[in-house]
Amino acid sequence: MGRPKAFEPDVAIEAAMHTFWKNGYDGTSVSDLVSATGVNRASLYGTFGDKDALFLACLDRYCTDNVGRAARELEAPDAGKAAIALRIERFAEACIADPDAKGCFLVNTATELGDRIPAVNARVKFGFQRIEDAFFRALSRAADRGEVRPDLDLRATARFFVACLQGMRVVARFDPDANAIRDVARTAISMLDR
Amino acid sequence: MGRPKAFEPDVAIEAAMHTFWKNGYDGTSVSDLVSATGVNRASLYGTFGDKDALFLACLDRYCTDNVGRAARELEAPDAGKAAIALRIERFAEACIADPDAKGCFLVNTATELGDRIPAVNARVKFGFQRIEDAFFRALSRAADRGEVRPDLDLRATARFFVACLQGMRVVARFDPDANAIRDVARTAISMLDR
DNA sequence: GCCGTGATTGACCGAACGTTCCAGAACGAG
DNA sequence: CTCGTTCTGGAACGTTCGGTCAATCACGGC
Repeated sequence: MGRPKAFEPDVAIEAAMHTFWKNGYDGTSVSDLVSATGVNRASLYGTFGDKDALFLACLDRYCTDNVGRAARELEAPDAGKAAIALRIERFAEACIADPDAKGCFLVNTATELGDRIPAVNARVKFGFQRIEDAFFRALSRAADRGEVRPDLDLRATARFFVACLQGMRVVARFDPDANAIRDVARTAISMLDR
Repeated sequence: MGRPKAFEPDVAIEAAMHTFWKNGYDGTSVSDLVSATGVNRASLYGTFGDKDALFLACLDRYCTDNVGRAARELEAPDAGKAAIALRIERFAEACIADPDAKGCFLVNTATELGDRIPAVNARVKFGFQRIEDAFFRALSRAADRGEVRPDLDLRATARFFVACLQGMRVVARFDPDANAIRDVARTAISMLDR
């Protein structure tokens, strides 16, 4: 009972996420969030708690959506070398296609906040670990099938790929040159050849 | 004539730079800068202009010092494959050794501000371009000497190395695990083998 | 139709922000 | 010593920040 909400919390989180994603934590004021979501200040506080809590909810949404989709791709039962290459290429194209050049929400958050807010740091770590593990599994499958050099250090390579994606997102954030990003992607993928 | 400054502007910039570097642009208040530099508010404004101008001065300092040192290493007349590997290893160790886990000032700035402040974006671009070109020159020398595969795309590889360094700095910013960073460095260097 | 419950609204709070101002202090020139 | 100039210290400026409040409104249960 009681008056029903005039907005969909899921939709509001989505809008808030894109605002935080583009402008960062400190760069986004509560007033910005009110404009972006169309939800009144007090309603925002009543539904999500304070600014920190809303930010965490946005991080969670990003992890389940964007990070989750990437991880699931790499965790498909038949995902091997080709899936890894495809994932990196898709990532590059996503970087290029974003008109706002937002980069990666997790990367932006990690570099802006460091470990200033422990709960934030934990989620960032978790998100990247998820991707690293997904790469590791796909690499293991590729190794089992003999698609890569037998002496390849799988864990190191998984970490390497995660770092490459992060680097690509950084580049995408300040330099809109599509060739630069594709160069990085292509070179990273070539790591698996021969 | 007139009363002499009670502080050394260079020293103040150095202190301000480390504060911006660790806490970001929005995360650093003018009061923080007053504490960090030991210079009074009005003197800070009188000497450097406003907060933006001081931030730009800090970026310039970072480019001439940190970025410049790295670029000069790669631009030494005899710098080839070994110099590239050494540079990446040194970079990794620098990431690991920083107790504040500040990451890279340029990376932090790029991801925090995007192109919110055009003059900032220009400096970030310039700094990364400087490193990319230095890598390119060293790669060219390595190619001339036959130290790398003849079919290597030198420009793409230079961009790739820059992205790897950026990725390492991101990792270093949220995860203090030295092995993860060394894994990335080692794998990136292996790109030049065979 | 009335009541309890919970959402909405816009005004409002103290604190912190970047910036400015002014009185006083420390120098060189005359 | 006195004057002009520049730097220093701290109070103060208006604005914006994150967060709260009481009044109002919309619904289900009785």
